[in-house]
Amino acid sequence: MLDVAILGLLMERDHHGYEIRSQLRERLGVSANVSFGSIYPALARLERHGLVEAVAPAAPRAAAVSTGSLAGERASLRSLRGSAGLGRRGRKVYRITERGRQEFRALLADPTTVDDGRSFSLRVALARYLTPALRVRLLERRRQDLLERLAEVRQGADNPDLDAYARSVMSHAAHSVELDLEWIDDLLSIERSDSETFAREAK
Amino acid sequence: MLDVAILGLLMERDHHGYEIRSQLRERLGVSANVSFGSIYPALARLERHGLVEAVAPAAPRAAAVSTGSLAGERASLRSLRGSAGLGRRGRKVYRITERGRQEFRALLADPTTVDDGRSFSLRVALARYLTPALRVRLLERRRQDLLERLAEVRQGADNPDLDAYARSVMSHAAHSVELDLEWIDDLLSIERSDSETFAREAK
DNA sequence: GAGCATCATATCACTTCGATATATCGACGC
DNA sequence: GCGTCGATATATCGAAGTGATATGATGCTC
Repeated sequence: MLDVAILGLLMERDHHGYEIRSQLRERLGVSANVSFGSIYPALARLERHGLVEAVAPAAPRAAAVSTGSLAGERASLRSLRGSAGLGRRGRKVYRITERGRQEFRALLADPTTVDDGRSFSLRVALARYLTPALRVRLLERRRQDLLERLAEVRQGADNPDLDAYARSVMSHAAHSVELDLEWIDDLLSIERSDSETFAREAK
Repeated sequence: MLDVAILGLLMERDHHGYEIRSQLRERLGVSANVSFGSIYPALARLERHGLVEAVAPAAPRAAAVSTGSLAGERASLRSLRGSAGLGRRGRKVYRITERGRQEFRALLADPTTVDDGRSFSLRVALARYLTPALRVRLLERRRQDLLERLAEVRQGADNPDLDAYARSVMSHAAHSVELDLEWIDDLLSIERSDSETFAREAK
């Protein structure tokens, strides 16, 4: 799942590891701070698989140069520091490759992985990269899962074996799932009205 | 966190690994199915540290016997099968030790660990093992964390850089956090009215 | 009594986490 | 100019969790 998140961020623009961490929260709504101990190995893995590649440290233009020599790197760093104000020493900026784009769309659309709350939210945050049909499938699948979960927690909320605290947890879980369901239904109705609009305009 | 959950279940009664998995969902409201690949190693760890101990396979009474010999185990199993209808072969039933109880309360009350949603819910589900003062501290701490998170996601929901899907995720996250906050405020007001009742009665 | 779902433990490779180490840069005081 | 503090940035380690898979017993049904 982290792979999808990172690739998703790189679809928009290049990033370095440290930045990815903050972007996960700010742009993709990931609630927990993902540790560097997962981000850096993930980037290394993605690079190994040819899905991302390191680029000359930052700077939108003026880049190019440097085929890897230490002197070259240093030079470009110095020039960066002089110019745009960016270019902290250690930065390793990554760019997504064409294969990375393909793999990203495949992972995002993959119907075999079962979503928990985090991965579902992530997918919705990246839903613009899905076709309308895939979006609807994603939403309806999650809807089904949540309906099952709702039955479970409602049962727990009424279970007299549990003490008041445990029942409160269950009952709050139920309300929380209900809220999720309302959200999904909203999203679904938007998808549907969009496709209607499209159908009407197509006439 | 898993340790606390397992110990919490064992506070009530003895369990075996397979059962713990279902109880986590049913009694403690853990939403994801915790894998056996974490439960069994966790039990082994807890046993190694002397916090739990294996008991003669199940059966409320008739137990005792068996100091570990293979023949003894088999015999007690056969008798179990004949009697209560319980006693599947492989079952390893664990009981919490006195040290385990102490450690459980210490872990549950530990103020240094920062709660995410899962561990917070877990703690609330086990809150009857906390003192009223510790319960209030737990709730207020979480409340603070959520207020900060709320500010963050509200900002994300208004961020025009994000597309409609990402903003929708942020906005739903905000509603979700608001619901959590209402829940916590409910729990806090219950704690307070309980302590008032207590104070009034004490007069 | 044969077949099948469920119960139950165990282990594997791979990921992720949390802590820690290391180094640079910018700002601030003095 | 000089130290130092906080934010930026990468890297690595051990411990823990995941998902898949293997293995086998037990009970249910036909």
